[in-house]
Amino acid sequence: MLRKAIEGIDSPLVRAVNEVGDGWMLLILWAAYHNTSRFDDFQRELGVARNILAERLRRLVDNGLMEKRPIADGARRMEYRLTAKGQALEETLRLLYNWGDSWAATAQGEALRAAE
Amino acid sequence: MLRKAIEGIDSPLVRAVNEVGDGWMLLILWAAYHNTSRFDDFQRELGVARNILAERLRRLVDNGLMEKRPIADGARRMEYRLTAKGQALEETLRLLYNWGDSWAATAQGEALRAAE
DNA sequence: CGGTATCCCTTTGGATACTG
DNA sequence: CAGTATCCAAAGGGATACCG
Repeated sequence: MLRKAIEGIDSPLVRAVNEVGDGWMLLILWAAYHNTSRFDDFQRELGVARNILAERLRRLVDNGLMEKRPIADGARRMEYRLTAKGQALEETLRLLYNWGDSWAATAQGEALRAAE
Repeated sequence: MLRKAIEGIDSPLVRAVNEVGDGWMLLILWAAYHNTSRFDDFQRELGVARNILAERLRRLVDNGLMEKRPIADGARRMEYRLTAKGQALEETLRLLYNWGDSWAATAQGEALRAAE
């Protein structure tokens, strides 16, 4: 996305976008806020390819936004839960969601804007 | 970024990230909030390749976050100004910035988190 | 259920040189 | 000053098949 040049820029904004600035990650977090926690549930809800989902979940876990653990002690089934860090982003994503809702374009939205 | 599968998902979150979910665009907006408005000023401040900058500015203009116009009537020099839509995102970006500052990782930040 | 491995192909990034 | 054009390498996307 921003390969090399941007690596020299240490802005909190860049760090943030490097951790969550991807449509799939946002959708995963959004689903998690609504209590989705299992791999296959994410997969079905989002319709994302399994390798992509796996990679995004791994990044979210690696970056500390989610954690992965057995659904119960000793269980083999896994679940993904938000950490405090992941939860801390909820308000921001809600604002972004609202901005997208108010301003970012569907075809209709564009028509409305153009009509202003 | 999210090619085809995600195109079928019409979430405001996805629309938002498609319009601004890129490190360069965020940095451009951030600079604009701080009164940068000229092509070469953005270029020097960010150290971004000219073609990349041009493409990002075009997308921001196309999506209605910024507008491009002569610095004065009839002038040939151009400037980029935030529109209401672009300004509407400032609070969100400030939150994202703060989140990045508090949670997203420099090497030091990771060490801090790990020490919790 | 929860992934990993593989394949292929498109897209993108960035450098650089050029233009009015 | 404000871009455009060109080039190349690299990364990323998605489908699918496979595994314990």
